[in-house]
Amino acid sequence: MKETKKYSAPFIKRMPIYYRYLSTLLQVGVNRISSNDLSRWLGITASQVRQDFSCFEGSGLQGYGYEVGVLHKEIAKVLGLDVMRKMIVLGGGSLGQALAKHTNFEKNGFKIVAIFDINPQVVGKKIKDIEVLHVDALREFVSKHQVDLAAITVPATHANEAANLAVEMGITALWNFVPVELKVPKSVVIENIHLSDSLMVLGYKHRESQLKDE
Amino acid sequence: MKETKKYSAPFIKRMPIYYRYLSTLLQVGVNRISSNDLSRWLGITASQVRQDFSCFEGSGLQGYGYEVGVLHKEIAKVLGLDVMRKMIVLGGGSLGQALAKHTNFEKNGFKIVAIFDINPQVVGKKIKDIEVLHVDALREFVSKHQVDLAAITVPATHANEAANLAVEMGITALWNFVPVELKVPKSVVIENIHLSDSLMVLGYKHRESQLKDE
DNA sequence: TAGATTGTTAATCGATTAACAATC
DNA sequence: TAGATTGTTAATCGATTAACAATC
Repeated sequence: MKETKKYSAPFIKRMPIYYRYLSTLLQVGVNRISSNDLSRWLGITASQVRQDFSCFEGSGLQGYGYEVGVLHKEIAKVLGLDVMRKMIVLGGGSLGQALAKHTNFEKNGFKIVAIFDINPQVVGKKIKDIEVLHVDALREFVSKHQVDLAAITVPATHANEAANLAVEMGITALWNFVPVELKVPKSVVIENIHLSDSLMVLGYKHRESQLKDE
Repeated sequence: MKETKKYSAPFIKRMPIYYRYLSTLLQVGVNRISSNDLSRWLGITASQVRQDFSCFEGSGLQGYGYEVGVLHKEIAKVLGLDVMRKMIVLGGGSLGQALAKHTNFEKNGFKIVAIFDINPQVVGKKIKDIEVLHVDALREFVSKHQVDLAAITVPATHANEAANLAVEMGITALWNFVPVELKVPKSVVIENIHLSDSLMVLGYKHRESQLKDE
């Protein structure tokens, strides 16, 4: 068992936020940034920023700031964005299709290689040169291509079924869009995108902010 | 200024998780549940569950468990799910359309009332009886209907522009799907759905879990 | 009563923030 | 040098967990 530097979950969640912003800085040709400026743009305290970056040796220079390029590379390394990963989408409904049309993922090394569904209305379609295949073809497809991740966008009633299927195929990372807590072996990692949960939280914040104004 | 019981952010984030599960319990006719069982299903410790529910008086009975119906109602009250809210979607691309097709939101009191875009290809379309209107019609629409929230699904280059527009119209809650930190007055509340961020986190977890197995 | 499970307090844990010395 | 900003330690804050008494 290889020893890994273990990063905390909050730390990891902040990394993409930095990464996105640093990317735009690079595009614009800015290659120096202070913790204070980052704080201003990202809503993360300068202290937190410095704490976070303290593990990236050589990225900062006292009295000067951080090297945008170095930070960008270091974060990519932490998140493993240098590797190309293959992802399938289980569920070819509107959400699954929207994911397939999204162009941003590939930039970060996540390539959607196929969509699976059972509905004859969508099976056979092509979404941006990504084929929608029948679930029956899943086993063969996964064993042929080396698939790392599966996004789950099926109806709630079939969510865990879909997850089980993916896990059987040896996929150990699930991107779950279904408002359900998936039951899977604990060796499988999950990231949930619970849209309605997020909306409820927004609704709460909204009401709370209105109460304050009274 | 009205005094509001202030709930912590982590507390509020857990509420939808409970709520979803309690809903399904009610559907199946289960009306009693223990903190232990909830813990098992939701991956929240029993201790945490009890801590969370301790503010819902009358929901629990020692030696017996919690009344599912009471909990369900109390959480709905905390989150304000009894109110009907109107939401518009700025950006009629695949993601915006997918949101419009999603039927789950309305159950929780969030009704999508219109989609706005500038692309003549989509303006005039109807997504599940929700019209796609031209942004030029936004001002009139918002002043006529009482809109509470705006989902932002426009291209990244126009994200803050769209947000500003919404804010000008008096909308104070934004559901942001664009991978950008929106700059808005601090009276405006935001919930971000950063898909690519989430995917990067999943990618990290995935790799980390694989390293462990070596 | 015995068994179960809540309600609640206290202990722990960890993340964030503050502060300032180091140093470019 | 003077000014700026990092690097890092220590203090704070708050959330989670443990434990157990209360009570159904």
